[in-house]
Amino acid sequence: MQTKLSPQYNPKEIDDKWYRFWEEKGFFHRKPDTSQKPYTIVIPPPNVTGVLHMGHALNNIIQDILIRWRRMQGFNTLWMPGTDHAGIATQNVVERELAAKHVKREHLGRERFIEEVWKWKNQYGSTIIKQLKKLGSSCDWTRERFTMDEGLSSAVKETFVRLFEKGLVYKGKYMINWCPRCSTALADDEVEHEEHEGNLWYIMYPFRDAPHLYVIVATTRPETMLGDVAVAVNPKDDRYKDMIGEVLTLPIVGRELPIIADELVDPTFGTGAVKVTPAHDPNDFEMGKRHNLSSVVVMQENGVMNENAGDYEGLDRFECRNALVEELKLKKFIEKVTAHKHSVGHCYRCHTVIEPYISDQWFVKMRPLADAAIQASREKRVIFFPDRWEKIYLSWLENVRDWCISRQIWWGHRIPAWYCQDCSRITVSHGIPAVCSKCGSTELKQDNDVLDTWFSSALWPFSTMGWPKETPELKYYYPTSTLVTDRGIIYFWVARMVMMGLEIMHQVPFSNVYIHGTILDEQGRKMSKSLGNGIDPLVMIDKYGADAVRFSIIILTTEGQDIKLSESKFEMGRNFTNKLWNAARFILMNLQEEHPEEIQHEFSDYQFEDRWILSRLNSTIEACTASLEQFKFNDATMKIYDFTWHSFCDWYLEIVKARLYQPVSSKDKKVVQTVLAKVFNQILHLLHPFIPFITEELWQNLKKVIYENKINIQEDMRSESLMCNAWPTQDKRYESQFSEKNMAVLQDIIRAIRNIRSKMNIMEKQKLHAVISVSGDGELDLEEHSNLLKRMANLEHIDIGKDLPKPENSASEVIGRIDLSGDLDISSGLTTGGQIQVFVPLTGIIDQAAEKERQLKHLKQLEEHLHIVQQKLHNKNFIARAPAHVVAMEQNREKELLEQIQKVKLILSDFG
RNA sequence: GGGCGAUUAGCUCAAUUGGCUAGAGCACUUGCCUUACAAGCAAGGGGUCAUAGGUUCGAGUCCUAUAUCGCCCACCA
Repeated sequence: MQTKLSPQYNPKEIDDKWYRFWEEKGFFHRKPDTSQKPYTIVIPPPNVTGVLHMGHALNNIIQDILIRWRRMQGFNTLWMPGTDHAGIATQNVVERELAAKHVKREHLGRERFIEEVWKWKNQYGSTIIKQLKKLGSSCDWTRERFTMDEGLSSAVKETFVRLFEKGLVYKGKYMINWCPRCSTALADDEVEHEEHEGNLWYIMYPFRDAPHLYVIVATTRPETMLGDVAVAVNPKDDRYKDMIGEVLTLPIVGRELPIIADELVDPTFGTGAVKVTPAHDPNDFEMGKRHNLSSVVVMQENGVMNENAGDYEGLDRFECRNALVEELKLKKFIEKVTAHKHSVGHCYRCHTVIEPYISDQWFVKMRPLADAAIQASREKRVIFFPDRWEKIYLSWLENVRDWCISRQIWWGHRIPAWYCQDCSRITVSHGIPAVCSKCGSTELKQDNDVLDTWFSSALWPFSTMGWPKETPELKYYYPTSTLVTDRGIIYFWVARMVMMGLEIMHQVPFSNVYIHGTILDEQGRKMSKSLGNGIDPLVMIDKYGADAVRFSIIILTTEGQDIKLSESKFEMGRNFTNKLWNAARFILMNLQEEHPEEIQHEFSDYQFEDRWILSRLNSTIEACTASLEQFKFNDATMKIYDFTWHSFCDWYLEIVKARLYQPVSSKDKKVVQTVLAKVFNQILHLLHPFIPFITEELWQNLKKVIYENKINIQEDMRSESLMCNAWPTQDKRYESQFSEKNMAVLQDIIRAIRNIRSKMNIMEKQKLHAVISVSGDGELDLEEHSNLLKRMANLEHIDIGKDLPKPENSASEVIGRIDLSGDLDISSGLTTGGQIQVFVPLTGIIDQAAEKERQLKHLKQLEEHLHIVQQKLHNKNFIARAPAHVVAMEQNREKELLEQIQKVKLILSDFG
């Protein structure tokens, strides 16, 4: 008897083979078919510059599980893959590469630089795609998209034009977040705030007409004082009330600054007087508008001080700060400096300190879009898992400000707006306009800016399906089913997709949003390049196999919680896949016959353990499916794990070995083979979404062996691949409370004997004699199971009877077999009564002291338990107010415990 | 300043929504190379569920504080 499975499980030999098979056969690809229900996921497109990290791995494992599971359930699935052009990030990468060759982007010019980026994209852009394939991701690669490809560009332009025409996109001079290094505007949420130990400088601003008197203002950014145009106080602040309208002199610069009153000023902060710099602070910008103040820009785009900074022109903003403070100190304008903790904005791409800056930018008017999204949430058209994210998402939508979408970089979707050189009218158009829409001039110049990367990402769920064209895909697969992503991009991406989906498609882009946790290192820190604490999923795949990585990650994934990961975690997955492999070897070996023949049998030919395992399988199918419905991935995984390892391998396989090795009849052997094949087949189905490679390999082997050996498991095995087969459904015929409860009793008896063996230091090999005494009115026919008991407890012979006496010199154990569930089914063969006593006569070997100790310990446990139970029962309120079944359960338990205690005491009395 | 999450065995995490003696995996102890598997088998030990109050017949689970850690948001000049 030989199987084709090698004795050692080696994922390297199977993973790539099956992935190629699936892809070549086109199993990932489906076409719209209105006779089937669609299930769609769009991938969160990783950056083209990306390299697979653990976060990607988790994200894509979850999506693959959902897609494979739904595909098996018979849905017409689409997992839409692709990558994001990641404007700033990609531009930075290519710029760095050019810098290594001493080439600057500016020297190349816009067109040639973009050519370089495309070259880079074509060369390296598929790296992460290849890595996703290594994981087993069953995306429909024939539909792979890129946010800069032609179709998506068309979607971007069309959206921009539509929003502009509706007045939802506008251009204007506002204060935005400026990254001096990237030399571009950023959206509010692209700014990362960090706590910073800074200083608060208290600077004296003298009165113009009384230079010996002054007002002190406090600032964290003294260099901006060069752009001050006023000093503001709260109108209700008694200290300053009378000074409103007076004029101060700006130290060093000499500019005259009126004292103005503004509600915004917080009298409790600093001195209660604030310098007003409309060109360099968002609050001051608003204040400037309110009070009609001019603004003085003192800095260039690159963070270097300009001509308005006087002597400081040409200095970097932070050098200027230091130098200016020195001068102020020297000239005695600094009253004091205090340490001050405050948060400072940084560019999310390059981490440079952000500068508030006034410039001409494009914005999306968010209020109407956000209101529609809020409405959709309230109507449960978008549901978050876990639901706590909905509140966070909603509060963002409620407070959202207009979205700055223009970026002063080259790599991205160029804004489809043209400026007339004659009348300066803006023409916004999908195609290149021939003439100015106002004056008819042909002198048109396109806007230099590109759109925020997230603008195109926001369209992803429909742009990837062909919009603005009315494709069959769009019609069938949109809206999508589930979005799987990280909490980090709820605002960036999820919210914007909802808004754009509603605005453009008039439908939410997805009905469920599953937010998974973040992968952290062993110490609970984020994995990052700079800390060097990352675990490379590809290295882990190489070492443990993709399935082990998937299994280990997913068994740790509890709803939305972060995952502390260390390499040792992958051992669980490896051990499990290895166990599965070995179980398969055992099964396949034992299914093979030299002269296979078909033997008819019926359910009535099934033995007790066959019915038991089928019943357990049935409940596992039910529980696992239910868990997946609720996105409880670890729950589902644990259930199959426990069933496979601890029910199927530990018990069923061990029990049936006898029937395989010394068959009582060829029919019974066939029965065992059939059940083995049937259950294992279902296990492979249940496990397939989680560990696709090994299950496919084992299933292909199983299928062949089943066919060759004429085993009829009454399941459809015709598919070419396990991934195309049907997800198991429960079968009520196999549900058997009777066998599950009785098996639990048998397991207790076996464990009791094994425990005695272990405690008495008796070798496993040594066969024993056991006396099993049943008391009470139970109807469990132990005699029927004596072979099972003998085999599993390694007994020479076994005596079973009612109320048998304890043999001399025997170790014993009392086992309760009460049904505590409260909903007793008398016909199940298990009634409320009685215990089972197990005696193992050990003349000559028994260690009396050890045995006495065992009994005393057991007695103590029972008494402690009884105490807890009686405490409840002695409480009148418990009897009166707890539900009847709970009271009944406790009463049964009390009775049971009392009887057990009595039995143990009796045994103990032998020891004197 | 506001919000959210976490706190359960030595470690990493569960606990069906308030009801069996709180469960796994790893680690630990003891015995086994038993013809699928030592990446394994068998039998064990190990928990004041962060703290303090409260609600309830009953609390790991609900409420109120407190502590520690982490994350997010904010116009902290």
